[in-house]
Amino acid sequence: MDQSLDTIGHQASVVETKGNKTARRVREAALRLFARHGYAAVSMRQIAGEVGVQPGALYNHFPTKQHLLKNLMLTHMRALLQAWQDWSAETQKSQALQDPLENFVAFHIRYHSDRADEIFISYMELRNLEPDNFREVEVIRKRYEAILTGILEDGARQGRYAAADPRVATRAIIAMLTGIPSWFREDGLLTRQDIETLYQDMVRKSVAPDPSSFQKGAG
Amino acid sequence: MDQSLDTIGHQASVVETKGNKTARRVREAALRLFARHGYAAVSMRQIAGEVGVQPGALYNHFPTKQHLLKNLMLTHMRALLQAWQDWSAETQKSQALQDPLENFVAFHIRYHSDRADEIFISYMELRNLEPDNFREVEVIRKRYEAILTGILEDGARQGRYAAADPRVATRAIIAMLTGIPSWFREDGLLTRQDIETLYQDMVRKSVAPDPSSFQKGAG
DNA sequence: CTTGAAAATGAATGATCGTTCATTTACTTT
DNA sequence: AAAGTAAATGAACGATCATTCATTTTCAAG
Repeated sequence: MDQSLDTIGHQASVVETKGNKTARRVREAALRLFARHGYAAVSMRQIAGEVGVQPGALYNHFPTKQHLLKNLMLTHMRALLQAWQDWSAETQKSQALQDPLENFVAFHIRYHSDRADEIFISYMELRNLEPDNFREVEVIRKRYEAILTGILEDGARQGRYAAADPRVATRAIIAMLTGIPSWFREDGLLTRQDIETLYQDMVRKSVAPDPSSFQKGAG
Repeated sequence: MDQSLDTIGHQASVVETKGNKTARRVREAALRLFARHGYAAVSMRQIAGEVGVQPGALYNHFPTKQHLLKNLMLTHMRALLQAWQDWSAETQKSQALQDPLENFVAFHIRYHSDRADEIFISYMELRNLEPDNFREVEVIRKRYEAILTGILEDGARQGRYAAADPRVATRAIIAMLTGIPSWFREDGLLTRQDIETLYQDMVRKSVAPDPSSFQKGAG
């Protein structure tokens, strides 16, 4: 079932064959162009032009333009989930020490800091996915959001956080974080570390127990 | 200079002429279609079909598709700024009593609550604006953001808030709020009032003075 | 009712779209 | 080196795109 994500290349090899190299370059060009101009505004001819091949050559690697978009989005979302698994496993030892929410924010920001195009596409081009593909991506996206919701719910039980509605808070936080790459510039005044600290503070405080409502209890 | 925003109709009348009516219906159809499928994915034929006229008829009201997009975005952004002026004037009497930040959040959410398509387009279709049009819209967008930044800066001076970086906080907050219409459903579990309260809480707390960092001072 | 302008039609323009395919080229395997 | 397969070419397909325009229809003002 997973092969719908794959390219058409049938060769399983460790080295990068000519075809695999082109497929990779097509993905890179499409990613950049889709992020910059939007899926519908980019033609297969533009992508081919960036790669330096004729338009027909693209179809040796991706059956349709829609497959190409789906490939980019699914690859990103799956890699994102996997990266969280790895990050979680790595930080598990010290997790008792670090705040889980700040940990999540740090992961999200760092992972996306050099993947601006990927995150941009994955949230902006959802409406250009055909229904079946949309559902497929949406499943993974919700799985990622569920991680954050779980952190908020766990924290609520422990009294660390007090998000009145963890699922709304999840959306609010992810929207905050997702917007970062749209304005962050590497050569700006703020470093990545600055951003990370600023957002950790804002996120943590946004779901902090409200000092003015102690009478409500921790729910 | 402003007339670039106008339709082509030359008739200045109080009643809605036939032409004005069509122009309005074109704007409504384009707004809905652009929001749903994206500017580049929507054809003038689709818009004409929604309105119930032939494609050529659209050009009696808007010189190009690009003008139509620019018209929708500029109209929304200008109306947004004007609505804030009005809201500010109205709430000025009680403004000393209400928290300015919560006031802004309430305004933003309420104004956009039945304008999901407008806000969606104004933030998603920026990249489909030709450079000159982009700059024109961007000016107004920054003016709106400056309102929130000003509120945060004033609040910081008074010790009410402590946004470490008001401009970053502005982007974070607007990103949070802008994301609401993408998931809010009128028939869901949460009412508009629920959303308003939830977001007021999160926003206010996100820039609240940090109890654990009193030694830093208010900056 | 007449008149003139605004609006809509219906057909056409050239351009560009995603995709196909027979053929040629490049590369891997024997 | 020969054979076989993967990849790329170059040209073409029909469809659709935004836009134009001569003509007809609709409408408001005199």
